[in-house]
Amino acid sequence: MGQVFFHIDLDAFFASVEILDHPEYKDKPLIIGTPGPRHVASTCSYEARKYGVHSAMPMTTALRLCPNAICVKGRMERYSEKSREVMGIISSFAPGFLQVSIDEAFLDLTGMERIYPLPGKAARLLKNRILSETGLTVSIGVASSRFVAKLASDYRKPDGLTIVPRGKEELFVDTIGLRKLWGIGDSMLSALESKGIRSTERLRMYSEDELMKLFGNSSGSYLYKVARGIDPGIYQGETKSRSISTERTFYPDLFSKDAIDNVLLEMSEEVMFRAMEEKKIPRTVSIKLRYGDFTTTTAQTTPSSAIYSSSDVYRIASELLQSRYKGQGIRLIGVGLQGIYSGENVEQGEFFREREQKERELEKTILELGRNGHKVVRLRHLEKD
DNA sequence: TCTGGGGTCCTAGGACCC
DNA sequence: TCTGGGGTCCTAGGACCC
Repeated sequence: MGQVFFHIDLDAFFASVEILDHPEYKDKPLIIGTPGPRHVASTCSYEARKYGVHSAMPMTTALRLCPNAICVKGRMERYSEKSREVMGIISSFAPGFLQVSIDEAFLDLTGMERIYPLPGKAARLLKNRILSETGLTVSIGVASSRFVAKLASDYRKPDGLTIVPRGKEELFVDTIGLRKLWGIGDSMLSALESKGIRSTERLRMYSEDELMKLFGNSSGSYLYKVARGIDPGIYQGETKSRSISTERTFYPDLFSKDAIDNVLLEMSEEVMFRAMEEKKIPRTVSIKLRYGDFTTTTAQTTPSSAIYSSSDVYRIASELLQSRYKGQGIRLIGVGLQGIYSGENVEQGEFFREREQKERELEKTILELGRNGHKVVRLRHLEKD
């Protein structure tokens, strides 16, 4: 029979939850976001979209387009709660549940013909169940791969259902066009355009080798596949690396050394607290600086000794900042942790001291070993050559 | 239009190793 | 003696997604 995937996408999720909780917002242009410079719209209702407002649009622009919009600050906890309700329903509907963000998930209905002989009917059933139990509408895409199902759920929104029949994947990709393919943003679009490629049909005239030469191995092979409606395998593998980060934009720019220092400390504590909650230890600390002119720079370091506390993070972040900052106005500061690994049984302060002590001893041992090890390595080298 | 915040993945160059 | 190739780790920057 072949594979069958659903992609389920909540419609204007944050805005829909607000309308659910505040019926007076219904049929009004609603924007989730704070008015003012250096803020952007996080989501908006379909009413607001009629004015040209969309996610990530600067709030000043959004309010110029739609001055009567109601603006509300996002309530992430509430959205997470609602998301859990919906995901619970989806995950119990069929196997192969894969949540990819707060408002999106996949289901794998492969081999479920006995229970759901018609995927379209099953999708309608799921939509109805979600609506009656949570009051929210979703759009569903049904296709032979996750990639095409994802494109399909976006084809008709809100409250949509799009089924791409097996064998029509390429045709479907042509009808939605290059612009809306997942993984092709503005930058890739203009790179393609500079080679005279403005459509998926045109893109298909290139061999995989040619595309790899033009755009690099990874992008080339990606383009080759998506142009044919072949799943490039975005959602297959488990993610290997993880990171925890936070950033803050200031208005006006920050100049005061003290203010910058305070923010850095606060953010160091925040990210390390989050890591500790998950019983995780980072190997790398990074900072990000965006200056008044929007130029952005990052710096990171992976110290040889382990990072166990927020004061470790703060100290390293400060050093990184010193190495970069020359007194310019600062628009944004970010602090991140990378190379996170599981620190089994990580509890609190006492533990850290113990670990640090052990770490020092280990380091000493390695240094001592290193003296002998040096000879060993050289000998081996000589043997080989 | 004056550009958030939280992520993942890729590239390219250098260090270092075998 | 001045020359290879593969692998991995690290850093900085950038594309992309929701």
